[in-house]
Amino acid sequence: MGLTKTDTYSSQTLELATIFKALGHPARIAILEFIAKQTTCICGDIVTELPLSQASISRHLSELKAAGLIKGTITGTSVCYCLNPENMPLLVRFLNQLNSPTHQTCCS
Amino acid sequence: MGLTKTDTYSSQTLELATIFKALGHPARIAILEFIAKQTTCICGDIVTELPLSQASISRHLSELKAAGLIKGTITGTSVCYCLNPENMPLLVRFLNQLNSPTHQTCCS
DNA sequence: TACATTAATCGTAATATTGCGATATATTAA
DNA sequence: TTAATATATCGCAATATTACGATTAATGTA
Repeated sequence: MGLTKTDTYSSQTLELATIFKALGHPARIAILEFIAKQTTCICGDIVTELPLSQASISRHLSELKAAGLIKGTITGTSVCYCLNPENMPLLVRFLNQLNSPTHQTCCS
Repeated sequence: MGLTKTDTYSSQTLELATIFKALGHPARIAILEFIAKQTTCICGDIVTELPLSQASISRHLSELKAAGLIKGTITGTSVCYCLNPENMPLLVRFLNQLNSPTHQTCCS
């Protein structure tokens, strides 16, 4: 089918999956790394940085924004994108839970 | 196209994207949460826990394994899956980088 | 050996994602 | 107003993902 049964998981599970999914593409990782290097950021700068068209990058940016990973405001002719650290603690908490020493790793 | 230009990104970027992609599905998040609750785990247990067929869960498990998020060994008739914490620090480090206070969030 | 049990794999159908050219939209400058 | 610049969106084609029933493979048990 290719359609995820989205109504049978907890909202927390769905939120985590949505954010991780947004992180699950090298272009979007590269975009985030690029923004993190800057103080501010404009879409056009990234176009020259990545091997993608302006249309594709705009698409990736909007996905990152929908996932709450970046924020953006329109300033004149260009758009300024910044990191949105709001959801990071949620992700880190989940990962730390997977890394907890209370879980025995019985397999080798 | 739908095909990612995989040869133009750094190996670090590709690795991060691969692991995050594996985390980008609610069924796989739920599987990881379930395994984290247990000391050990067998595929059959998860089948009764999730709204998916045995075939689908087996597929998700193999994806998690391919991404290095779980380990598994065959023990008799069943397979024992455990968390593999090996790659967690890489992910946490990346997320912390996005959460760094040195980056000014100029947008509201 | 034959049977039951359990997980992996195959084949297929449906949906999602990705990428790009073309176009639309919006703002600034002349 | 017109032209230039910059980003978003549309429409399409190609590939990827997801899910499941059916089958296969492997082990343990009667």
